[in-house]
Amino acid sequence: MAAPSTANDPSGVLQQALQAARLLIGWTLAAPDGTAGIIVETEAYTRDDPASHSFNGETHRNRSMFLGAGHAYVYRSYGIHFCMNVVTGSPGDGAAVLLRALQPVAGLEAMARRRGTDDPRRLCSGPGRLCQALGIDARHDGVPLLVREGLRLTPPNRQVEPLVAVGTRIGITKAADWPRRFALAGSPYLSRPLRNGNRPPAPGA
DNA sequence: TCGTTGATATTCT
DNA sequence: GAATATCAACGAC
Repeated sequence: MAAPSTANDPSGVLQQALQAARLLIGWTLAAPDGTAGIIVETEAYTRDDPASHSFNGETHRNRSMFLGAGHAYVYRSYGIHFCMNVVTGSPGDGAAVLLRALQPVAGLEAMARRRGTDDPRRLCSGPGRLCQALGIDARHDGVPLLVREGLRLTPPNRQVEPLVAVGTRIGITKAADWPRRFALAGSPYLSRPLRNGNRPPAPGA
């Protein structure tokens, strides 16, 4: 099944989510304990997407995904890990951007303690890993992110636009080939190399 | 460097 | 019961 065209998106919910997923590359996510990282990898999920938690409508688990832009949607994955989304769109849209990887920039000692490794490339390179590194869990489900307290999302000071590449998604079985994954081209902090997208320049080239 | 597997909570069938 | 937006440990090569 091919990804739906923008003609099927009259309200623009999908385009908002895709644009948010792209724009969030370069933003900083900071936790109150001083840990912080730059977002280098995201995935967009909307209600038209069989792989999205919002595909079958609002439930107790995914209610935060319907709160509207700027809220966090945090859920437990495989019974063990937590994964964090940034909700996009208007209340009721059920659209969000999954944060898949960060480049750690502050509080690396605390991250290493929580993660049990010193390797900076293993601290936040994965949706479960970044939540563990920043201490994100169910308490953060539904909180607003664009405020001064708690989890904070802050925009970059952009000198130049980052080179953002698009690829197919990871860790899902339904609609896995839809090009809704965004990543900072060439970043060593991705959860996995980009596939099927505009390939970033070869390292050293 | 690969592929496989166990751990474990919540949701949906 | 089965599936899941995951990760780490382990064994075969």
